[in-house]
Amino acid sequence: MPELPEVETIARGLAPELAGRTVVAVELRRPASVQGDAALFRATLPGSRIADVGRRAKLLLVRLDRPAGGRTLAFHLKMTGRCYLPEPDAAPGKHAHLVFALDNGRSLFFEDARTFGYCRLFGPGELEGWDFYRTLGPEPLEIGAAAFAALFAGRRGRIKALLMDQTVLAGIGNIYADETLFRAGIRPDTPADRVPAKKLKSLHGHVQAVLAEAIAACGSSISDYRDAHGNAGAFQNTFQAYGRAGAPCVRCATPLVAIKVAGRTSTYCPHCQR
DNA sequence: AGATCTACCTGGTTGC
DNA sequence: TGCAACCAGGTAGATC
Repeated sequence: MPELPEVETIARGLAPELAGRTVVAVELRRPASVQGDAALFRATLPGSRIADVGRRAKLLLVRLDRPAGGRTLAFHLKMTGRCYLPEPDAAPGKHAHLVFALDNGRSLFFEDARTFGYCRLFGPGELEGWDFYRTLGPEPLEIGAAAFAALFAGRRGRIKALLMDQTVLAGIGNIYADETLFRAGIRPDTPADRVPAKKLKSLHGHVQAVLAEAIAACGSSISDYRDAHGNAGAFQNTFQAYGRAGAPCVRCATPLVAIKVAGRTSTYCPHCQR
């Protein structure tokens, strides 16, 4: 499930390979994976030169500087999306919905088994006006402790729901919500305004630490996630909470418990997280 | 407005 | 063995 660290890993892997390259052809093997005007997509992309590759929240952003400056190709990978450079001459598989041919003979594949993900082309200035993009919360790696705590002030929603709310804080999903709440010792169903200031400060530190560690480990691969070259990440090997229901807490050996918060399975230690 | 719930989608797993 | 039921989860949209 590509969350912030996975998308960041993909962007960092793609950037040196794609920057300066020109798209020579685009194949829409599943047109529904393109949001917006598919005809414009087909007409505009061939001949477009890629300026750089970046990330905002869980969006992978491929910025184009030609034909017209400021166009951006945005990918949302949702659950099972992959965006990578296959080995030369690799045939696109069943779930390769979009294929971008490049001027060096290589290709960029967009694959997505469960088809939740999408790719969308924005004209100059349009990305910033897109409702989803415009309402994104701050980047967790760029926010200070005081501003982080202020995000939750006076909010009665459960802390985990807010942590995963992209308009509150951008980039965190189920995996990193469970991991950071475990490290901070906060039960996922605690109303946000009842989390003590000290624990919010701790949560801020753990959010930044966990995300940085996960990026250093090239992300977490549960089943589908792959990086820019099709390789798995390694952070799943260090999970302390996510997916460990029934297993002993790494701190106190109490069996971890799974509950539903905001419709998501949430695993926590009933002894360490209060 | 804020909080909460459900639909969307399909491959993999579980259970009868 | 075969197949139905269930689960994964980010977001849009509806409801309270």
